[in-house]
Amino acid sequence: MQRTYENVLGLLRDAGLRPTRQRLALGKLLFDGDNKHVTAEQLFGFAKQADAKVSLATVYNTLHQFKDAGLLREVVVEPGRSYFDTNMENHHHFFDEDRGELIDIPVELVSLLNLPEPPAGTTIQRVDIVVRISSRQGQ
Amino acid sequence: MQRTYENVLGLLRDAGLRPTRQRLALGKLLFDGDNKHVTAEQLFGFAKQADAKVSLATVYNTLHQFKDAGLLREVVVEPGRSYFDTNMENHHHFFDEDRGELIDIPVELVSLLNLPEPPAGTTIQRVDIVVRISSRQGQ
DNA sequence: GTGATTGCAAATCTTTTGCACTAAA
DNA sequence: TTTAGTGCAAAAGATTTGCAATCAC
Repeated sequence: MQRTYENVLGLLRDAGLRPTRQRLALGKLLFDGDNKHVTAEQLFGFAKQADAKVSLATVYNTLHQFKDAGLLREVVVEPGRSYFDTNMENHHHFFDEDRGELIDIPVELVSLLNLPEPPAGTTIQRVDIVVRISSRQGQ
Repeated sequence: MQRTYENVLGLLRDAGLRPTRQRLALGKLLFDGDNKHVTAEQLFGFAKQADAKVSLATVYNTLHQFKDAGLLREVVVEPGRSYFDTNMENHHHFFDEDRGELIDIPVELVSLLNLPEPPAGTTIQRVDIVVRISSRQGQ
């Protein structure tokens, strides 16, 4: 089920991305076998902790290259910040509004029926379900 | 069903917002009886067309005051831009990725079953379903 | 070598804020 | 009057871009 290349090198090669030092470092942080949701700023922080020398601009560029190559998916739940999700399977999310944290919901745990037809001339690209949760009471 | 105050003045008064010239102008543009989805920049443009003298900062501030007062709801579907929705009923959205346009989906047209339990200590605030559509082929 | 990639700083875009001015009650 | 609201310009925060230096092949 889960994407587990034994090495990031092969993953980058398969994606047609030149395996540079920076891409390898970021790829190792992202594709370690556990699904992750990171912002650019967070990944930049992780890279620093791991002593990987990568500029913030390169983190942004790399995230988008990974996304375009089909290795990541972008999730927009908050104004002014993007999350990148390493889980490429069809799934949905809880979004914890207090912590700013995403939690995967496997697609099998949700039954979505009876979507209306999309407008003529358009096709459905994706269905995103975001269940907003909070420690606050009520809705 | 639809919120139709005969005048925006009463709507603002009921919301506890002082009916200033700017709020009245923006309120008339927003609450004319048709549901709308606008960005701050768009509303600023409409105000200009209507010869309403309002600054962009005031448009932003007013949108958030209307939101806090329960007159609007914020929808985040694109990185770096917020839409404000005058439809306060429970509903979902198509998002046309080519046009950057939202289309309401009445909640009755969707059956969502079997959501998983939210994590302990949290409650569900809202469930947002965004059906991303495009004139491009496939998904 | 040669073209792709990176880093930095500057630019961009959306949104927020500080503060003197104006207007509603 | 008194206090809330506004406008402007500046600041902030996330993201993108131009370009010379560097790296992968």
